[in-house]
Amino acid sequence: MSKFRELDPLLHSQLRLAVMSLLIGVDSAEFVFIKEKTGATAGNLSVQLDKLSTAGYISVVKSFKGKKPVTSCSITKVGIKAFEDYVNNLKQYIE
Amino acid sequence: MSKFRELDPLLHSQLRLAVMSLLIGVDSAEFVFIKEKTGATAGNLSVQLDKLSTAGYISVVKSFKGKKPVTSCSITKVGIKAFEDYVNNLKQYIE
DNA sequence: ATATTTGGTTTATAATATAAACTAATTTAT
DNA sequence: ATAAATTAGTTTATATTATAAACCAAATAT
Repeated sequence: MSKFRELDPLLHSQLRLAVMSLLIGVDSAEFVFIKEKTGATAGNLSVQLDKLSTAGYISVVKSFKGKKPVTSCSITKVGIKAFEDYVNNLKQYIE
Repeated sequence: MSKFRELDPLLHSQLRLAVMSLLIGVDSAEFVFIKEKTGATAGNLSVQLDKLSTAGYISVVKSFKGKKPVTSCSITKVGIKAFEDYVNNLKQYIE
């Protein structure tokens, strides 16, 4: 077994990984949906979405559904690449 | 996709995961070997080995090879189980 | 004899994760 | 109509974690 490859620290976090895992399977997902699926608190999720967004791994769009604000998230090309790389690197550790 | 399973925080750490990954494939490994394979600093490795040891995931035995001190580490049954559970849970995120 | 290397441990600091506290708007109840 | 509660989040303070720098003791090299 060769040297261990780096695991992108942005993805090597349970919550952020769960978010990316959710987003990679869908077109987009709303804040509330992600919150329920991951079991995260709103505050924590807000912070982690910001980090993913700042890194360019996801895009976050705020709009309204009727009168209610909705935050929609979707994974970007960069995010997909990062996720795939992370998974590949991770496999070195678990196979 | 159902609710995300917990990832054992003790294993969800790049360095500790690398250590466990190394140890699961061998009978035992020495501190210096692990240090080289993982690229960790001695201090960091020492701390992380302690944590794994305290959790009962590995056993650490200090002895001498000639006049030089040697720290030998091996994975325990509990450690193997924890590693396998971790990998299983992780797969939910990356497949 | 003293300087350096080896094999670590301890401790201080930097980074990270997380929840609590807060905001702003909306809906519901009185 | 107005107060109370809910919704949809953000900001900030704190707890936890990771990491490296500083340290120590013994052995080896100069």
